[in-house]
Amino acid sequence: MMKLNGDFFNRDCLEVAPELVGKLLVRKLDDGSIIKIRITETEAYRGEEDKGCHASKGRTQRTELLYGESGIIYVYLCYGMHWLMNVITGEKEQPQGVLFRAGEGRNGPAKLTKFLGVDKSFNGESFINNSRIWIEDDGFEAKIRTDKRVGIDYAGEYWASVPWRFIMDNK
DNA sequence: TTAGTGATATCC
DNA sequence: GATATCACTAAA
Repeated sequence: MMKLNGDFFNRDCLEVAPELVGKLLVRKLDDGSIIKIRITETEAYRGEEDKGCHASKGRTQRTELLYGESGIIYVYLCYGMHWLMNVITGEKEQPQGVLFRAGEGRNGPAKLTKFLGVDKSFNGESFINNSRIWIEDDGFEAKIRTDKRVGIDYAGEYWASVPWRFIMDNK
């Protein structure tokens, strides 16, 4: 059992995203109880040229975190009621990250954050050396299949069809 | 298939 | 200041 460190996140999101699948997302609640959930689906968002990435429209207050250090949690409110959780990857000044799209038994990115009690107070926190939330590797080896990303039709046909979605496919 | 929801970005 | 947009979900 090993917590993921900064070296894990400080790589290209296309390397980090598939490796996050099968890892354990651990959340320690305020009352001390611990929730562990296996990550079953991620998506990579990579750079300003990726029209699906929030940073594609340039650097703003909201996307500032994407340009920052890897291992940082980026929480985004979608449609006024759903929190989506991402982790920043790669070098500084490179806007890229990985969206946690689903966990075991928790299909749907907003269900995942709701279950874990994640909200905007986690925005800007780190997965590294954090006592509320972190990621563990328990040695589980996930079979991965890739697919095109969903929910970003607005990004155009090309960016909506790149196979940057990583899904656990264990039998 | 559709409504609901609110932060963000963009346009006055 | 206003409005258009949006990495979704639940209910039907």
